[in-house]
Amino acid sequence: MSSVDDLTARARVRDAALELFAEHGEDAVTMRQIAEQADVSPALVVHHFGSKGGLRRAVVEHVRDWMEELFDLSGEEGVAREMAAGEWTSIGEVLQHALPEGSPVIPYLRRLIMSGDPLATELLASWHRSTVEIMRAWDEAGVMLAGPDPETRAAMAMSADLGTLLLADHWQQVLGFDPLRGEGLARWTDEAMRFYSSILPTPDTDEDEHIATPPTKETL
Amino acid sequence: MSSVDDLTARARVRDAALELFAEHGEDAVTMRQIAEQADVSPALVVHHFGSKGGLRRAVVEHVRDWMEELFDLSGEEGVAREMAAGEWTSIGEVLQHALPEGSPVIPYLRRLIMSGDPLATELLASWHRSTVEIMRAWDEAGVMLAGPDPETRAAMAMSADLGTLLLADHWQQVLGFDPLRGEGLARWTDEAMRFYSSILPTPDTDEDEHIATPPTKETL
DNA sequence: CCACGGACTGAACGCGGGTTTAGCCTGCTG
DNA sequence: CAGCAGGCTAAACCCGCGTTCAGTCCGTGG
Repeated sequence: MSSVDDLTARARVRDAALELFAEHGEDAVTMRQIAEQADVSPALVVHHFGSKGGLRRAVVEHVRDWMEELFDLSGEEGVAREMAAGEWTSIGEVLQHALPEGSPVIPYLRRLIMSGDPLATELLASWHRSTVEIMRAWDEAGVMLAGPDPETRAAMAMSADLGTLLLADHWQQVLGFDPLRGEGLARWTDEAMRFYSSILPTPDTDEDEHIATPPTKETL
Repeated sequence: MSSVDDLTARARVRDAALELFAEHGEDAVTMRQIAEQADVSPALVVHHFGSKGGLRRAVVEHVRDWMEELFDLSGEEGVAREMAAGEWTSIGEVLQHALPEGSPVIPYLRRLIMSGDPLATELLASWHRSTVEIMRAWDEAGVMLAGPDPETRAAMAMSADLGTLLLADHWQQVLGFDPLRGEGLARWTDEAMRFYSSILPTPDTDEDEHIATPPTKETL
């Protein structure tokens, strides 16, 4: 999350762990590597976090807190409000804009989601609730159809959206462009407009005409 | 892949590794556990495969061979042909039908896809080629629109499809049903029909009416 | 019959891992 | 000032891992 020092050693260790976990996976990273990257002794790591498991827990909780703040529905501001207002349309896009270039958070989330950690399920459940809520709001606003089974529709939209996030590195290599950034993102979004136009209230089968104004695509 | 013994010890070890890798991840599984599950000594494992890395390689190659056979486009039969003919519509569905109940292959593929192994990219690339090909065939048959950017459309369909596969366990817990099996699969497919109806030649915005006859949904 | 090679094993080796221990230094408190 | 607390370290510990070693057993070929 932060760059160099001028941080408490504890935070430095946590950030180093986040970064290394994101890149190599939790199992592959040693306490000694984390300590070295944080420029402290291995013993200090366990002094602060008790054990490697404790450090892992501290990292997930840190990320979870960050995301809760980001997606807080209750607040006046926050991404969820902005999404409900139609400024963002996908989780990937939101994260991309909320994070600095090269942040380890997205790779970390990829691993977390696939790790089987119950916290990941919790996170998904929370996102799903928000998505359903936003979808209903959009439906009432006449901007998108929630359909007869909004829970499943929300999950399906999230699957497509997170699927892109999870497979982005592969597509980068297979297609030759990154669906999450710049040109590639634009191309991907264009296709999504066409692909998912059936859930818009006024479906448009003309493949070449784009709807310019309203928020569309998946959902959360 | 196979059940108990009456198999060569080498194959038994390979299958044990596949199973344990699928469930716990390659890093978390020890040579001793694999040996125990295969009912051989740890030394025999390295005797046959050289090292743990060699065993890992043997397992991916085994799975890759199996998939190549399954998705072979050149043959007269094979899943790809059946899909082109419209019998199957998603990778998940195909795997589900090709594998016995409780097979470790799907969890293994999940891990493989997220592992960063170049072989996974290769696999994705190959699936993507098949998907584009099938989409073009469907387009000509008037059964589905390939759109102006078939490569991206194919990748997007696969993202949605594989996203479901990757997140199935989470949805099982969040939604209370498994989108890959039985009732849940039916409900998921129903929603997909509506959701993706825009890529059908005769789009249908009536949310309650279902298209009964033709093959639809994502693609591969 | 012997020789040989390959499947297979029990025991040990060496190392890298997480963790423990004993203690240092600094700053605060009574 | 003494004493204590907590951030912090170097060194060691020890367990479990992948791997090696030395050998046994058995089927086949000469």
